[in-house]
Amino acid sequence: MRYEVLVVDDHPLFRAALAGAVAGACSDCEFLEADCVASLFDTLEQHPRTDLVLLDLNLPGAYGFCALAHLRGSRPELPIIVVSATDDPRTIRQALLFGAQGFISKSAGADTIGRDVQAVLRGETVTPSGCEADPTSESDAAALDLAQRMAQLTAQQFRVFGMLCLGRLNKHIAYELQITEATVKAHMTAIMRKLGAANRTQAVLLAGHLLLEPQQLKVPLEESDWESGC
Amino acid sequence: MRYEVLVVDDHPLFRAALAGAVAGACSDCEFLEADCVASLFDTLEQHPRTDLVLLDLNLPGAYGFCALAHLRGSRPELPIIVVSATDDPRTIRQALLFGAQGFISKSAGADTIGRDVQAVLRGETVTPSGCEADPTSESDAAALDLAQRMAQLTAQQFRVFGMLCLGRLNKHIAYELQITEATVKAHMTAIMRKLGAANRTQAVLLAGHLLLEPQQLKVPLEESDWESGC
DNA sequence: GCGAACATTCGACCTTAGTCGAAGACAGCG
DNA sequence: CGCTGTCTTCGACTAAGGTCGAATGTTCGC
Repeated sequence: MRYEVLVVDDHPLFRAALAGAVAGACSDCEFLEADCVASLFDTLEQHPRTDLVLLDLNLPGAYGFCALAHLRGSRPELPIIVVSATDDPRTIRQALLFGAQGFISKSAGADTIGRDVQAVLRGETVTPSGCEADPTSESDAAALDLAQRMAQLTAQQFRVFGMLCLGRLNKHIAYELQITEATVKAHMTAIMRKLGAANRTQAVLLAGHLLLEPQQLKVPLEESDWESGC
Repeated sequence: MRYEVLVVDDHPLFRAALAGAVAGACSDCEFLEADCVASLFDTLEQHPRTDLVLLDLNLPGAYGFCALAHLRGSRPELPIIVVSATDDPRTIRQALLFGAQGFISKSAGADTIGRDVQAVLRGETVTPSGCEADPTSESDAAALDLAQRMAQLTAQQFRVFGMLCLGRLNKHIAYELQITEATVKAHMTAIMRKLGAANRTQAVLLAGHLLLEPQQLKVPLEESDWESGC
């Protein structure tokens, strides 16, 4: 059985090292590479039969967790292993909560990586001990809810969203995507509806809160608390 | 010598515990309390001779580091000790980089807290080992630059900024501050100038990046890289 | 007291953002 | 084939955002 593995990281050297570690444990692997969120989805479109994605969380072009959530939404059956330099329990738990089948720390050795990749390719889910998600906890539930909202975005909407998270104007986004500003605005409206934000600023805040302490996840989505003060 | 110590935390119980720990080591302390960023600055205005601030980083009303930076800017001579539940080296280093004279983990014991507070009241700066800031490193320099920009904001501008970081409309901000929308817009222009942002979305992104991995601190402030892609 | 610098306030004016309705493209399904 | 639903696209219209210039008040030092 021949596997197609997509390695996503912005450092070419680390991509090679990662592929090498996987090749050592699984001789029958073909490797694809991507260095940003855009090329990740491009490559997946050209190679629809990819068996596994190794996804770095700190990618240029979009917040890592947003990419993970959207990838999970557009390809529910495709296994994802998150690779990250930050490997605290909260990050790991959140990655698994967002639908990753495994988590590899960037400081892990080749043997660990190979073993985990093999396990995920067999259909298992690798959960580091002490990092089980707890959907009954309030913060985990909020994160999960946000992930599901993010997963609802269509491909084009996600591209727009990525540029929104860079602080771009609608005009710039339209220019880069080769469409009219009116179209960008339409996408923006759809994005804000799906994420539950009242304007683009709140949408950006929601994305930012994916990476922060769970307690800061509370964002006033309804126009209820004008008087909230502090 | 009688000291006035302002304890800022949103949990009343923890405020009391903190004050108790300090009182154990320093018998001649008077305590003031604040539960949010707004009351922090209100209290300071009413008690200009405060000798020390114990500041929690996870405050409602504004991102913790923003409050720290602004407090440092408006009261350069006032010692600040940051109190935080997250006590990884990066957070500690950043707090000291932003001008805090000390850092206390929320899991620290009363004796440690008392000792550090006494030291800071004597005029010393308490730096946990392994957390020295390195202004020559690129990420530290970027954080420091951002802190200095934040410190330039006036009191009113900082209030506006705080509500901006909650995703509020100019109209809402005007209502809460009892001023015209035109005035809010003027403040907003000044804020964006000082922070180096082209619009409110980028301003929010800058604030968010204060709390993230340093590598994500790079935000395209100039309108140079339209073609950047990924 | 006087002038300089600055914070705060605001109105007029233009730009950007966001909504609504609608049209074409494309898939799956009976 | 024809129907339905969704994605993508767009123009016209309204709302919000942002700039400029200016007036007022305050705090300095001279």
